[in-house]
Amino acid sequence: MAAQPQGPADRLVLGLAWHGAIANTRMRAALGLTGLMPRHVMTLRWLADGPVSQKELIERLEVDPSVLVALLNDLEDGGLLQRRRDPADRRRHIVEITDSGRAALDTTDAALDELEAELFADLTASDLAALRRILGRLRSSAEHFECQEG
Amino acid sequence: MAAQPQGPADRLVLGLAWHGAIANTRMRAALGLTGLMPRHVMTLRWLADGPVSQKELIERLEVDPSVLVALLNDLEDGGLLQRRRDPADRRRHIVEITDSGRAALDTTDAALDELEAELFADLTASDLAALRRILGRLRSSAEHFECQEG
DNA sequence: TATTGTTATACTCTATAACTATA
DNA sequence: TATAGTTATAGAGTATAACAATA
Repeated sequence: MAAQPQGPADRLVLGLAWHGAIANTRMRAALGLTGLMPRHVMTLRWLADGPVSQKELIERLEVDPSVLVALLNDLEDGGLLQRRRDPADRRRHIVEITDSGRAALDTTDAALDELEAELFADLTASDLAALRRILGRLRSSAEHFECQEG
Repeated sequence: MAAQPQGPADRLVLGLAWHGAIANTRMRAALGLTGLMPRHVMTLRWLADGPVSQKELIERLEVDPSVLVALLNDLEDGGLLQRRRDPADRRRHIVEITDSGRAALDTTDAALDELEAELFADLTASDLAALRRILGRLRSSAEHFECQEG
């Protein structure tokens, strides 16, 4: 084999970071018109199931508390979610998606569908299934921290 | 199926960005002792084959010229590469990896081997092969821009 | 005293634009 | 006039730490 190392591709962890960064950039562009960023979308997706506390969102999104506050402020200002005090523990804020928030999620889903169609244009259906399965089996940092704590 | 959407996993492009960001963070930690960042490593990897101009590195790494200058300054200060003028066109800088640079690449390779072993601990050999193949077939932004230009 | 959330601040990374030197 | 590279500056994104309110 002639020397043809280079690029990120032959080093899996570099390739993953590389294409992840591209995916992120492309999402920002695709979501541009909605005024939302990928993390706003992820936040709304976590809320789609039902109300959760900010503490819980911090763990799920793995962001700094101050970052979450900024994200929620954006979304609440846009009317996409509501914060209310938890009567059982008034320190807690319970965060709940609104109808506008669900509508926004529909819009972003459509935009992401288009983006995925383009980004994954050269992949077969079984490639997509494999990628989904493999990503699901990657160690996330949350899991890693659990190991350290346990 | 009960509602269990949430997280990044069920939206492929979000999952890719998510795990890519984790890979990047973990690489920074793994490379911490070497003082290099993932992009330094990628730069050295592109140089491993032979000397290239800065212009060429800008295209391969898809970074802003000013970003590349900073990267190369770091690496040159550490003695990991050398810049010299191209006699044929004195505007050009030819960038060449040094022996120290190759040694640093060996060190980082070992660190990344360890990281990959941990990050991909739950993947089989065929999973790894599939991931490598799939990443190679993803549309990169460079390819995308070529389409727009052509 | 510990926890939830917020604010203020500083730091890093990146992007923009102006500049030098060659062609 | 255009190109390769550099520098300086401003902006966004993130992390740190101090703060207020509950428990």
